[in-house]
Amino acid sequence: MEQPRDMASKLSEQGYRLTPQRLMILSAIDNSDNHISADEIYAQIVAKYPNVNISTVYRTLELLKRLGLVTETDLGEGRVRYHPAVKGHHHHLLCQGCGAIIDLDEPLLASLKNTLLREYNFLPDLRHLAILGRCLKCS
Amino acid sequence: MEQPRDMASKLSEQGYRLTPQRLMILSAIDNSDNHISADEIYAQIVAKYPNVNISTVYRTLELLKRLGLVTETDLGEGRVRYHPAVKGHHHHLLCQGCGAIIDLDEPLLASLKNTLLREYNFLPDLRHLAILGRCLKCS
DNA sequence: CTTGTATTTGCAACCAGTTTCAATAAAAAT
DNA sequence: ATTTTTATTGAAACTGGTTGCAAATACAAG
Repeated sequence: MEQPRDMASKLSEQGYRLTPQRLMILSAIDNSDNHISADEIYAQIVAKYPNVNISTVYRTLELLKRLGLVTETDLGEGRVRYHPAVKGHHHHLLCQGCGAIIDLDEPLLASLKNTLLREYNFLPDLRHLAILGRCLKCS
Repeated sequence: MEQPRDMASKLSEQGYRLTPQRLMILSAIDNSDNHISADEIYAQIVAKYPNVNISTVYRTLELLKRLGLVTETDLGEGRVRYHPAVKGHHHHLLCQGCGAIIDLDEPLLASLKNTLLREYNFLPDLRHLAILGRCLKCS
């Protein structure tokens, strides 16, 4: 379960530099149990190294996303949250009425995925999806 | 097919005021064939009435969304586009590799919708969804 | 046709995230 | 060890969108 090293080695395998900033960002992501936001990562780092810039955090997250090392979820709170890809994929149903978040099993979307692949030659990225709508009480 | 009047009357039925700003926004949305962005609506209006403010456009779009009169799609271009709800629902597959946009049939998501309703008591809002991923060439 | 009032607007400040560009630092070449 | 190349960073400006608040106005009641 040595995630930060794992992500770090994947970065360097692909020719990206292992800068102190990147390593700090990786361990912040990995040490957070739940989903972490860019702000939270930044706040954690800036406490020790005040000259690190928020745009570096965003750029690194962008890179990690592109390499498939983290996934992103928009839970409708006006900011996006990040999660290490290796810790598993999952989905959320987000009620627009009461704000409830219902976790969703991964395989539920498998059939949609297959259909899109078969009928549209399209490989959807359904890791960590948030579907908006309304729960029974609110609809 | 008298859309703006239709949306306008729904607004006033619900007790919302029919201000000139709102009427201009409604007709801008309705006159655009394709999906229109907040900027585009604003640019159209400000050309005739320079003192109208962009935040009014955003506030009105928010309201129309809440009342289900327009739907919103994020095609990954860094801004969101709007579409009158009565003009029909449709979905897009958006390739992250080449940027291709594949239109998707409405009923395809019906089975997902039913499953979520049956197994999770959740009524998803799947009008005008954009699914990110990769087309065959790019994957 | 005025008056009262709650809704709506414009403005300015703000927020999350992105971009440009010159300065810096890691790794490669000498 | 020094230089060169190239990736990365910090700073500042910018983008799309939101929010708080005082001023304005649509509409209902008199």
